[in-house]
Amino acid sequence: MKKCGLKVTPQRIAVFDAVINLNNHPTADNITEFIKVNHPNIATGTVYKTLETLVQCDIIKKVKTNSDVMRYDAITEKHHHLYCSESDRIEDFYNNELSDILDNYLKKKIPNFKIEDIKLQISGRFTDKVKDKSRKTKVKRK
Amino acid sequence: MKKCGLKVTPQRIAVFDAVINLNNHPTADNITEFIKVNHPNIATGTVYKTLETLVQCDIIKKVKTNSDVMRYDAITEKHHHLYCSESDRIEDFYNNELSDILDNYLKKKIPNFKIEDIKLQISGRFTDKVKDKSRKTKVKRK
DNA sequence: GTATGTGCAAACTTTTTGCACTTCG
DNA sequence: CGAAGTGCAAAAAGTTTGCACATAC
Repeated sequence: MKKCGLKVTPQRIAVFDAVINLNNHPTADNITEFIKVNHPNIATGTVYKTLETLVQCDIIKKVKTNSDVMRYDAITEKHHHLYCSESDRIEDFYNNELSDILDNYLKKKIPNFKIEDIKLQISGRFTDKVKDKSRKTKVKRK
Repeated sequence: MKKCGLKVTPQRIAVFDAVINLNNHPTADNITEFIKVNHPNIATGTVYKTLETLVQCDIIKKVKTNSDVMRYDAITEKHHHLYCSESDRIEDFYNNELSDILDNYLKKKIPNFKIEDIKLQISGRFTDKVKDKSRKTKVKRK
């Protein structure tokens, strides 16, 4: 899997593993905390470098948000995101049929642009109760 | 227009004016630079506070990006964004018909979620030449 | 063995904050 | 006049970097 020219180091495994396990689109900080439990001497800088490396190799994805902290996603299958306007919760939304329709439609509609990816950002409020998994994220600043 | 309980100050006018004039979805830094030309003693903190105020009052919008700098948009009509994967260029894409279809379709499709806004993020490469307006943005770091 | 990756701490960028002072209404 | 807004400079948060040391292959 990491035969995209990358050495397989324990740190890279740990970072990848963390992104998979922290399923609410974790921040670099969430990931670092998670790793430090079992691997206390990993450096913050290493986590950032590794995340960037994995993104470059299409092993994980960056998630766009309205805030200034980056978040990551281990799911590389095509999907969209539901953003909560009242918290930092982000859920996945799968609909391949819709993805394909949009793909075909937009390719015809937009001149001067070669489409590589189409994502729906659906903002709103969750009307269910908890589902609040990895929300120990302390919201500092703002 | 600013009768949403806000005092109309020269600084707020300048910030709003800057967001309108810098049409490539400017960063706070772009905005500050632009204002300082005619209004050299505006404080960075004021620009940030004002931007946040205007966003809160729905006078401008934040634009989600894959980077850690926030960008702003003076256009509050419904529209989508084309993101260049090779530069920080972001163009608007209008298609009200499509917006309405998505709206109706998704409202039926997503349980446990009250939709407030739907946006398409279309990533790819522009195949036209320049169109490089406010790209004096020096890309520091990364 | 060597190219590549890591730890660490310092630096840098972006954004926020506190408080005295100013200004809009 | 008084509440709300601003300037300033310091602080905070997030991210990047340089370099000596360590490790995968």
